Amino acid sequence: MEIAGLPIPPDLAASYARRGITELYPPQAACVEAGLFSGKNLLISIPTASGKTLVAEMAMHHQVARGGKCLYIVPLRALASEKFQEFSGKGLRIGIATGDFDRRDDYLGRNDIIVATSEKVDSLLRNRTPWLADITLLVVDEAHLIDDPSRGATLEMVITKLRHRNPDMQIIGLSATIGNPADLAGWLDAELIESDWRPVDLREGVFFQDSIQFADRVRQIERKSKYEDLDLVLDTVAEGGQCLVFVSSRKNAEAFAKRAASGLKLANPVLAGYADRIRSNAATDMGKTLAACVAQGAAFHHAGLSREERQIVEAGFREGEIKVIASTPTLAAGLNLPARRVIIRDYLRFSAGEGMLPIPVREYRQMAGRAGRPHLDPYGEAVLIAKSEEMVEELFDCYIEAPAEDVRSRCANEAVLCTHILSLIATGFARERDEVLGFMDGTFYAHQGESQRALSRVVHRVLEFLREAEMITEVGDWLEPTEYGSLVSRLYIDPRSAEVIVTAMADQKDYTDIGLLHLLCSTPDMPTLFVRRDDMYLLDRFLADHRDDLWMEIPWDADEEFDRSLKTALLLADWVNEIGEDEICRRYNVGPGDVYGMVESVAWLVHASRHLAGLFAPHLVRPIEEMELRTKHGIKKELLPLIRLRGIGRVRARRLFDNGIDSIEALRAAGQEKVSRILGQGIAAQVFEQLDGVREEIQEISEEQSTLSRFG
DNA sequence: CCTGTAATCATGTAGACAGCATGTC
DNA sequence: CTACATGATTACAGG
Repeated sequence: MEIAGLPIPPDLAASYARRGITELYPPQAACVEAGLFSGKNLLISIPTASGKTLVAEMAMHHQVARGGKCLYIVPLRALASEKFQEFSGKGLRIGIATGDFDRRDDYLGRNDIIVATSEKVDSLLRNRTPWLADITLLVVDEAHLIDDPSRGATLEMVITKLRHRNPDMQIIGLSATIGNPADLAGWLDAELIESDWRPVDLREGVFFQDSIQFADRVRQIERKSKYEDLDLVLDTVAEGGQCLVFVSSRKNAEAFAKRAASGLKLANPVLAGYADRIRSNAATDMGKTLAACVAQGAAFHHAGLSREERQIVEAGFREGEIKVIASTPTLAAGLNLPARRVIIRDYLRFSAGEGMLPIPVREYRQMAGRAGRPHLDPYGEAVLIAKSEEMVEELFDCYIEAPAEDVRSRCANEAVLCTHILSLIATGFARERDEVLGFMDGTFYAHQGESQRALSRVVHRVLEFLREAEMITEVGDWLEPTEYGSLVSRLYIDPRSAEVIVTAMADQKDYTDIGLLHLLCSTPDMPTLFVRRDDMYLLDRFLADHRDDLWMEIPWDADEEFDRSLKTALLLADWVNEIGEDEICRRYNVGPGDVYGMVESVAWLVHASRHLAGLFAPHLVRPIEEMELRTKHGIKKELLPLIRLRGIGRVRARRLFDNGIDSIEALRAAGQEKVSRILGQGIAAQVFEQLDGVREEIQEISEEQSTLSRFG
């Protein structure tokens, strides 16, 4: 099917033509035939990288041309910015809405297409964002994630809410191949487009001893080392391709990258440049290891990497300089980073309480789908590694030829339902018990015909919890949010977290940093660190000296959960006491990316607890407010006055303080010349420019006060 | 007595969304 | 309940 004949704006068609796209792939053509441009709902269940985004993009441009507005929901922030860039520069106004990166909400509504994470959309719904009512086309990327145990319910509720509000809205679901696509399509009243067509030939096989067995052929691999995974990589590189190796743990990723580095032994100025950039920014052991690997053309990738390190690794691979990345599942679900050969080395993964479990077929497909770069590779290869003769067949049966798992609703989970039912009541979606149940009737859960009784039991239990927590009141059948309840809903924290925080604050007399941090680390919203055996010394030593500083009682049989929250709190306490990042990484055995993630999470919870304190413990608002700034910047209390200035962060503020400048007044007294010596001329000029502004501000305030006092 | 190395044992294990209001080195 | 690589500890031979 020719693009030229489609009802899309000429600008868009032209931008496709420039990229050499003039004709649709067969599954894309099927979407058009199924009613893409006549407002039909579609569920497109086709493999990764076979042009789903293009279908959605054409539909969005078509909608906007007719005065519509589109919302594109993605599961990850990284994906949001990837899509944002992809959609930009093609004639429409594109907005992006995620927690960390945000065009202001009121401006957001002026865009034609808004890209957002599901949680952000949920939050926008909770805050009654008006423009959501104008959405005429909803695109749900990775719609199969409705099955995700922790975040699936949010996606399901967001879709249900949006449909409830905009019944005429067109919906396009983009999904990986799943076992029961008709089920999902039925719920969405959508036409199902199913296909396993791919733009690049994908060969899936199993490696054993010295050859890869494919369904229809065998490929010999030269054995150069005693490591089969390494030989598979060297084979691809020798052929001019790149490799992605999926492993089960961070340690495995790092170990394999080291092995690959010494096997490849590449060296060139570009790689040396990457390595230098990584080295100069990272004092951690992990960073040094990464730099050493990258210098030789190999890298590892996991959530412990800092943003910068990640970015360098991804870019280096895209440029073709880095030949192999050993990765944990970070890369499987995240960015689009294809390689000629994908090696799924570990198909067992540890899962808490259950030991080693085989990864789901869907995840295998997700990883295998990364094989083969369109237009660049002649074909893609996905390779599993068998450890014995029998495993070869088993891997074929369990992965390559296995049907993908069914998608199931995750709505019946009491814990996740708590937050969503509260938000239904807080935003007026439901005002009575029956309305809550009626709303739930529109969910995928109900569509799947799961037991209604089970659902209604859970709903009643949840309402009971919310009522006892005084987040809602119930008069007759009438449900009403309390001020507390509606605050919790808007803050977007788990009601159970709010309860933990409020209970502890209510009978609290003295504020301590560690008390607050530990409290927040004990909430279900906070990810906590794994406690190793030799961490116990650290924890015990802390408890010996500071047990009275904790807000929460120490259980007499301190369990693992307690240890985890305490260890995490200690890390964060170090962060706000300006312990260096590398020292923190060493002390707690984490990477810079982990520190960043935990700081981000706790900063959000500190913010929420400040609002909760406003309601229940006013005397704590002030100290919590300080802690909010301190967590955000990673500074001691003494730097608070300086941090307010633009251009001054934790490092520069510390440098000023150590030179005897501890406040705005001191800064002014020191004079621009002295500050120039400390910070350099440019920054100093910028700072002093602001000081003039501050002076005016202060004058204004004092004038205002004098006017007031005249009346008082 | 010290050192290097092989055998043995204990240990630890993936990822990442949200508020708010603008700017780090 | 499941696996397995890593790092620590111990055992032991050789210098």
